[in-house]
Amino acid sequence: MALLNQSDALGLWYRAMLAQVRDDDPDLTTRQMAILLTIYLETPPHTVRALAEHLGVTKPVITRALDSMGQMGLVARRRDERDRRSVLIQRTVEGAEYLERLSKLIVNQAKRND
Amino acid sequence: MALLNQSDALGLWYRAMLAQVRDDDPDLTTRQMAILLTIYLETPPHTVRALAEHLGVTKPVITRALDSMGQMGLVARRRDERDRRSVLIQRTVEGAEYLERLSKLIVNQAKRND
DNA sequence: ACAAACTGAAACGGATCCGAAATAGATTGA
DNA sequence: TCAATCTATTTCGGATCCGTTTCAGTTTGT
Repeated sequence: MALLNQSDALGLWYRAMLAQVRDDDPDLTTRQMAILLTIYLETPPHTVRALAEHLGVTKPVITRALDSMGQMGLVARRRDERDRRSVLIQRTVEGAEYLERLSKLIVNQAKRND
Repeated sequence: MALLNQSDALGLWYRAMLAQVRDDDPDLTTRQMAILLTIYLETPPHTVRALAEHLGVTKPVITRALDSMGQMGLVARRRDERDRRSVLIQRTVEGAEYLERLSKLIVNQAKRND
C-alpha cells in the first residue's frame, strides 16, 4: 500500500474512531478487536492458548472475550474432537459482516484524508 | 493520501491494534481515544459540552474520560476565567508524545502492508 | 435582585473487565 | 494404571466504565 505520513495516520485514526463512537454498535475493546481480527485474518485453527500467546495476554482474557463476542454472534466455539481439551474458535457470517462494515468505514475515512 | 482497499485497511487496523495490545501502556477505550484525538486535532477551545456533542455521548462520559486521561497526564483542565461555569481542556506534553508514538506506530504498520 | 437556564461534576446502581488462583476434564507417559 | 501435565473455564476481589439522576456553582434576563 501507499505511504502514510504521521499526520495522515492520525487523521485516519481519528475519523475511524469517531465514526465508531458515533454509531450505535457496541464498541469492542481494543483486546476484543485484536482477537476478532486475528481470528479472521490469520490462518486457522485458533485455540484459546494460541490466541493468548499471540496477543501476549492471559487465557482468561481470551475466554471472556470469546464469551462476549460469542454472545454478539461475532465468533463461535467448537470442541476439537481430536483433542477434546482444546476449543476451536470459528468465524461466523455475522462476524464477517461486522469486519466488512469496519473495513468499509476505514476506507471511507481514508478517502477523506486530503 | 493514497487509496486504501478494504483488505489493506483491515490489515492495517489489525496490526495497529495488535501492537497496542502487546505493549504495556494501558489501552485507552475507543471513546477515550476519540476524545483525546479531538482535543489534539480540532481547533480549541474544547469544553465538556462541546466534546459531548461532537462525539454524540453524554457529558458525564466526557468528565470521566477527562478524569482518567488527566490522571495519566494526557490532558489537563483549566477553568475558563471568562465564564467560570466552563472548563477548558488543554493539551499536555505527555499527551502530545503519546499521540506521536501512536502515529509512528500506525505509519510503521502501514509500511508493512504489502 | 432573583428566578431560570446553563455549566461541569458527583452520586448511584448495574454491568463489564481485570489478574491471580483454583477448578474440571482430557491426554500423556512411565 | 494413574500421577503428571495440559486444556479451557470458573471463581474471587477489585477496578473501571456505563447511563441516569442529582447537585453546586455561574451566568443570564427581566
